[in-house]
Amino acid sequence: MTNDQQSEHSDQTVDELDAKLLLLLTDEPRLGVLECSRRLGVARGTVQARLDRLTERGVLTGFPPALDLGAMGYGLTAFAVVEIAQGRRAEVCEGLAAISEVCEVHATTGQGDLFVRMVARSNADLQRVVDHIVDVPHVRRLSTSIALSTPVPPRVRPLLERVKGRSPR
Amino acid sequence: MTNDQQSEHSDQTVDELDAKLLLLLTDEPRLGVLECSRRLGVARGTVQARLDRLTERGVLTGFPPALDLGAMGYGLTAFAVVEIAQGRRAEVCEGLAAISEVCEVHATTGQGDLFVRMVARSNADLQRVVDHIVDVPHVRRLSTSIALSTPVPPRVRPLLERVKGRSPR
DNA sequence: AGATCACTGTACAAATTGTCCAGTGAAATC
DNA sequence: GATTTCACTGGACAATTTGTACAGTGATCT
Repeated sequence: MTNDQQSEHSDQTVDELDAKLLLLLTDEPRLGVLECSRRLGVARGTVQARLDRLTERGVLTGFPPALDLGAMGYGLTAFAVVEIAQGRRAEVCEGLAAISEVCEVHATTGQGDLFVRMVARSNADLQRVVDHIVDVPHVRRLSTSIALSTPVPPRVRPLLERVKGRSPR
Repeated sequence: MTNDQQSEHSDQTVDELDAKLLLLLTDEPRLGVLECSRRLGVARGTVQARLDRLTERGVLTGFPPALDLGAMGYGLTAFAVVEIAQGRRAEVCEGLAAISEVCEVHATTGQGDLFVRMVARSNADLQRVVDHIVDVPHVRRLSTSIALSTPVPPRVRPLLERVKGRSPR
């Protein structure tokens, strides 16, 4: 037995072995290529090739350090829906990007609005951050809500697991 | 010169060297300890100790692989504000967590609501996912908006950079 | 039938890791 | 002021891993 990549020749960019590899690295990201090959029961070169290809395809973009902002003192996470003046998205985004506490901005459907994720050290600090955002030119209205808890932290696992064993749904 | 950690003895959990190290790893996550020490101009043991301590403190939680869901076929990202029946948060969250496409859930202030981030392969697929969410027991109302673009992708850099060089604001 | 592709298994030099240790300032403690 | 503690330096060593290359083998595509 040599080649056993019986992927469903679908246009999927990630086959079963890829998924297994990514799951493995999700659980233990510091594993080396050699160790991965052992755990997966494939040759080292295969793991290496897979990783290279995943990277080429743009699926795997890297292994950035995961930081717990809470442990860094930023215990508060908040979301904001920002209404802006028409046609000013680029400028507003630039303004938002200049605020350190702004960790993520999306342009969304709805009212040509922006959706912002931000962090702060305390309620008072959040106030300050919010004021900052409001101060960005062309920001019309800001609706903020604080994250009280995070029942489902950012995850990709289920998507990968579905590929691994062709699970349901 | 031996010890030069002139951090501002603030209650900060991350000093300048930590920040530099984390920034370095943010840019080139696959760097080894040795290479980091060279780039930072410190001894290898120092880098090792810093990483260990950052991990102990819970600041550095790991190096998970970063996947581009778009490249995996999930080209759509959407956000949803979910209104639920009072006192049913746990159950609803469980239901949401069971849906693979649900990548993140936060409980937020506002109306005891949930905030959901999800992905889908297409508009039709999104429809399916939304239907799924609506089908979760005790979900009362769902307000969905699609992410059209992401002007500021998830980032932590600015927060680290502020520590590195005591920048403004 | 022939070409291509992915994977296996092996090999070897170079680099990195995991550890340990002695020495040195700086800062905190007595 | 003396002492202890702490973080960092710099060096050393064995064990492991990486980068790379290459021949062999099925399966799939043309």
